[in-house]
Amino acid sequence: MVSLPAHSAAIELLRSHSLTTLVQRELERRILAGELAPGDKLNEEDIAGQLNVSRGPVREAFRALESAGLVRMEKNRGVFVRQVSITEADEIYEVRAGLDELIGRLLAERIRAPELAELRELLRKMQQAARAKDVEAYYPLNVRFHDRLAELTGNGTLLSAYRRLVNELHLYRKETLARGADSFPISTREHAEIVDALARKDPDRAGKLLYEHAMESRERLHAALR
Amino acid sequence: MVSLPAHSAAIELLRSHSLTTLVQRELERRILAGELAPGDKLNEEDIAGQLNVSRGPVREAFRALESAGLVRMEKNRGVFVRQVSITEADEIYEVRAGLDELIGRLLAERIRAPELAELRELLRKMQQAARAKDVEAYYPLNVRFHDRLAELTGNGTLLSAYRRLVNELHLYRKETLARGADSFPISTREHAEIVDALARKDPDRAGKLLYEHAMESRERLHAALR
DNA sequence: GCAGTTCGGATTGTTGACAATCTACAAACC
DNA sequence: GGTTTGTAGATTGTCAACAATCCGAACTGC
Repeated sequence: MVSLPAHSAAIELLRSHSLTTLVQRELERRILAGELAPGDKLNEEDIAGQLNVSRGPVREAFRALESAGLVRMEKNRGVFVRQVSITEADEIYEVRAGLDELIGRLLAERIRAPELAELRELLRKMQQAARAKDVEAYYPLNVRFHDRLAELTGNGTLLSAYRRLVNELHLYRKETLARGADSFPISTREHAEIVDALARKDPDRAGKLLYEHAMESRERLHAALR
Repeated sequence: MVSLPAHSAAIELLRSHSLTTLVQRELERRILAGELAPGDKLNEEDIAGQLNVSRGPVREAFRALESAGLVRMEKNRGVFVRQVSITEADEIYEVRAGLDELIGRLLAERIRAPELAELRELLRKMQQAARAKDVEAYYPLNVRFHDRLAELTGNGTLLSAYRRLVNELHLYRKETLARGADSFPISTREHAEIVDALARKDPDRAGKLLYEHAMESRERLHAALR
């Protein structure tokens, strides 16, 4: 017999989430965690078997993931983890830079002391990881720093647009890493300047810094590929 | 017997598009054309019957449309055309303004004479409709003008991000129109200034004008609601 | 009257089966 | 030898039936 708390938790889970949603989340997690690499084929029956559901919910999850830009569907051929070409990555970086600039401008007007303190704490951890040359620790902190900036604008539309682009760039990085081009650039100085501009409530400066920060990320990744 | 050209066209259609895709397009069309109003419930069986397909493809199309932000799904309750609140519309306008600014900056650097001529031609038609106070003719021209700007950047990622926001704002407008708040603002002067800035290859000016243009659209719509 | 309950129809969630299509490999042909 | 044709297996596309859930109307008791 299953214990009651676990039981009611499971019931609550199924009350609000359909199987499709759960499949979608799991696939999203696998893709972003790198368990599924760009270009990998997703077999409907395999996945259905692994997750103990039928093919219906899996197919629905595929459609949602396609609209989210994480997979590509070819009729009668199958579903593949999306591959982001260098050309597409260029496009995405360009848009991301624009959104980051907007994030900086909005945030400089809206940010309050507690949030600033939180960013400074993140910054401190990043500098610590940078000094230790610990790229494995630095990368997620960097992602979190920028995601938090987007979140703190309080604009949910902006946040989801931003996250979608970041996810796509994540796919690109996964692919280039797999092809040997490593080197994740560490730029704590730029981050510190960004936080300073936010603290001074200087929208134009914060926006400009974030725009350039994104464009420099692009250049660094390009350079690493040559 | 069916004639050959029609036949091969039909084959080509079925080769690349699944029923799900066709259902998705049709629903998208109905929503954006206003045949389905925000808040309307979409009944799986009804739609399946109308389009002569089973519920499977309809459900898949729903998932895709949900990720695209056009419908909202509630488990065991149904699917509804998305309603965009004034708060959300505010958020969307803010992001759209940022993207429009980016579009202006990129386009000022990249645009060539033929495209400029095309924009001026569009501008001419808009002025014509404005003089005739023909809002029904003006609105689609205005949409087309801005869409074309996004398209001419050559950045597909930017274009689809932009279009998604415009679609969502379209839902908002549909809803406010239905509630009586009409008045679509006509601003040919601003459009002319934008094209001029593009012609002078002045990225900052074009970006600034487009940003302000979007933010003013927001203000006008707000004013119309009071 | 009216709040709460119960029941039946309608709708959604999920499944398994069938049809259509693709891929790979082998045989036949030039 | 290389190209084409043809088959077999695997995979995807579609469908119809079953199970679970929700909604509203009738009913009950106060």
